Amino acid sequence: MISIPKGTKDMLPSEAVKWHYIEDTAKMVAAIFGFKEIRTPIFEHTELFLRGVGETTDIVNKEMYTFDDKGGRSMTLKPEGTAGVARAYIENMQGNATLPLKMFYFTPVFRYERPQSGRLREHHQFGVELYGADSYLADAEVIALAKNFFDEFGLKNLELNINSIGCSICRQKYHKALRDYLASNLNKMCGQCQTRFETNPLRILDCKEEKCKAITVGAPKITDFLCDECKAHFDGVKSALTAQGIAFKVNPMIVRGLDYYTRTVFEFVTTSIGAQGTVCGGGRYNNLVSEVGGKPTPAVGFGLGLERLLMVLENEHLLDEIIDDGIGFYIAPIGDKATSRALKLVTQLRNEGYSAECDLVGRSIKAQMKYADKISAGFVVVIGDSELESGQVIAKDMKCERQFIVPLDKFVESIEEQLDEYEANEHNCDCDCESDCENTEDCKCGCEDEKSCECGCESECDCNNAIKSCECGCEDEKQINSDNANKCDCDNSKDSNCECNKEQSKHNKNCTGGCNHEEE
RNA sequence: GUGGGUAUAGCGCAGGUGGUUAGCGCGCCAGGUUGUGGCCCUGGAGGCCGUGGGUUCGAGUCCCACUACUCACCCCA
Repeated sequence: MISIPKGTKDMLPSEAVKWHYIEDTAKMVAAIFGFKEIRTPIFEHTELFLRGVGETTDIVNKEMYTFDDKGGRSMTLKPEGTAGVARAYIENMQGNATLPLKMFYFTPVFRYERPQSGRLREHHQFGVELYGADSYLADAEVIALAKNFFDEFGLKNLELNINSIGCSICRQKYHKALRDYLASNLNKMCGQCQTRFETNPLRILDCKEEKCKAITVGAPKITDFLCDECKAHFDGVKSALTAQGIAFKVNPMIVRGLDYYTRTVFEFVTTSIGAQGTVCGGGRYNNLVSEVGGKPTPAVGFGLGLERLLMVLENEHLLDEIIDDGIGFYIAPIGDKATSRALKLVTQLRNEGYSAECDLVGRSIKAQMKYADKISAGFVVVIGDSELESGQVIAKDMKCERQFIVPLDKFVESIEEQLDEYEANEHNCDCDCESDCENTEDCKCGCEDEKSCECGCESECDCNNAIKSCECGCEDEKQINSDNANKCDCDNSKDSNCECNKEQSKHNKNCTGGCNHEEE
């Protein structure tokens, strides 16, 4: 058997709803902030990442999926999303786009690393880029977008860390101070940090080795070396976040591993998925566009790991309610003649925009019912000889006991009509109707219950009796009493047109269809 | 690249000190009269016990190697 490549994951149909939910939420939030989608190729010229991400970074050094194409050009699968957008901006939009330009993307990202929990060789990111705004307001805008997105899910245990790593001028000053501080202890640090001392001393702060951590504890902080402009910018970011009610922590230790960052860097970190807790990372990169060949253009953005987000959401049980809708109609034919009639009905339903399916494997009626249940069919329609003869079928609601008698030749119109009517008359039931009025008047139905109605229906109380209209066809709602919820006192009760077949049904679940039967 | 853990049915797991036809739960399929789901009952399919060596009369079980997966470091989303 050929197995899936290391560090990759299949997205299975059973999980598709969750992905769609996350993506739809992201698109919605992006739209609210005025960001438009951009899609760029999954691979780029290797050169783009060498110059954009930086040749000294781990990502470029040892994690890229680089290959020569058949023309001998060196290509690389995107190791991050920002450089490709910068390239696309320069090639297509620079000079003619209205600034500030707001873009978002979804992209797979490839890095050759040892996989572990929350880290894959292929993962997916939702990313945001804001071009042409140098103000701290743009930094705050992008952070607010991420925050807003997380809030949509009700995420807990999430912390925003921010820092400023300054511009090239203040960073030079800082590097010097940092080197001076570390120099005396240089030989006590790990080999990697000794190399970093020369190439990028900032990264030493990020080292996880205990001996290095001990040395860096009292190290000078970059934030104390910011030039006046960078300092003002950072202060601006902080006050803008505060103004928007976004809590943050200044963490002088965060240093992103991509060379393009300038000034603001930030991370959203969660404690609920283990070691790899950074769900979103980003910052400002004013030098990136010019670095890859464009005119100097300020920019801010972030990348947000969707697999990690999914893990967080699942761990925090925030996706439990997200379930697949299932198929609308399942048509169960018995026999060949019925099958071709069923096919016709399925086609009609589909043409009207309803999801519908029909047996494809010649199963017995019982097996078809089981199948319909498994695929969460809304309604099942059995078609056999007697239905063909009478021209009428029964549409059975799989979630409760109600069913509708529907003429086959006008199925769609009739079922729509009956459902509308049902909704209009019976939406006071215990089912999941979405009404929620704030009617605080006392119940007028004559029951003793003084609670006010919680739904938006006409009835005023939420007691068991008055809300529900009599199903016998009489007009009198008040005659129903809670002791005898299935019948009203009127004379019509014997001819009740209740559709739930209470005599023969078992009612082993709560009826959600609006009939008054109590659970048995 | 460096460490630790694990590999038995589609999934989750049992299988003391080696011993005959390798089990359980869930899932899947089919039945429980003639045309109706969920619960329950019965039956069925499905395993070269990760791969390759070794020890032994005999290995799922013991030893070695390899591979895969997994967690952690590094780094990052």
